[in-house]
Formats: sequence, structure tokens, C-alpha cells
Amino acid sequence: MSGRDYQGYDAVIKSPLPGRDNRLAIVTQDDKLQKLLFVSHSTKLKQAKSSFAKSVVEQLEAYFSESDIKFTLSLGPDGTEYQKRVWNRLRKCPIGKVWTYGELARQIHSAPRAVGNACRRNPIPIVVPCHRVVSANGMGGYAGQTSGMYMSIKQWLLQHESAI
DNA sequence: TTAGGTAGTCTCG
DNA sequence: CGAGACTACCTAA
Repeated sequence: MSGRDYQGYDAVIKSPLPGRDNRLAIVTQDDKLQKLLFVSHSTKLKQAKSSFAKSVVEQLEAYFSESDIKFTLSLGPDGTEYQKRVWNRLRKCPIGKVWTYGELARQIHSAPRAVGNACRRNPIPIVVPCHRVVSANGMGGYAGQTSGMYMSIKQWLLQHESAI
């Protein structure tokens, strides 16, 4: 078990996402959301440990039930300057809208491949909506994969948001 | 369909 | 550091 084990999580909740990794583990630091991880359905659930973690839980649950809520959480992801530039820009992508890697790249004067690299390392999926970035011809990837369970999650999220 | 271009990051040495 | 490899890509031919 490398990195944090589940005891390091500030909360673990159930989600309606498809697949085995349908629980969400929340990691905060100094009242900022630092990571959101897809963890296995066998991971122990955990009550929010702080009032900030509780508001993360509430907003996620609202998102799953209504799909068009806007997250108002301060974020503190670890990453390079460039990665944070990509993630910050991505937060401006409205619900129900989809950008291509190329479109996002033009907005920040970069290149599509580099954008894909940064999205791949997004530590806060859903809240930083990397599922809204697709390729010009296909779906792109999600959570580092281009097929499999995480792509199903990406599709689920897009479908959820288009069904407003 | 593929070749070549792109920007950022990672891995060796 | 430096070269080379590796991407959740894109465009032109």
C-alpha cells in the first residue's frame, strides 16, 4: 500500500458511478480540496472529518442528484505551474459543454498534447471537470486510461450533465 | 491513413 | 544538466 491508505482520507462516500471504483475518497489540507480519488467499492465509508470536508461531501452529493450545481470549493492541488494553468482554465468550462484538447490548448497558448498530459494528472476529477475535454475525433481518455472502467465513468459524467 | 509538428514531463546517464 | 522517449493530440496531404 503506497502513498496514503484510507485512514488518510478526510471522507469516503458512495457514488452512483459505474464500475468497481465507485466510491470517492476526499483528501483536504488547510480547508482546501487537494485530491479526489476513485476507490474500490470495498473501501470503508468514512464520515467527513471537518466542516470543510463535509461541504465537499454535500456538494458532490448535490452534483450527483441534480447535475447542474456549480462547485464553490477552494482547491489546493499539487502540480507544476503549467498543470495548474490547465486545471484553472478547465474550471471555466460550463456544465453541459465540451472542449477539445486543441480548443483548451489555444485558450492558454499551448499545444493539445501538453494539455492531455496535464489533464491526465488532474488530482481532482469531477470538480476540475477533465471529463469535459475530448479529442477532435473521439473521446480522449480519463484517469490515465483510454479504455475500460474509467472511460465508462467519463461517459457516465458527460451523459449525466447532458441530461439536465 | 500516416507523417510530421507540437509542448510538457519523465527517465536515464 | 542533456538527450531521447513518451503522451488522454491535431492538421495537412
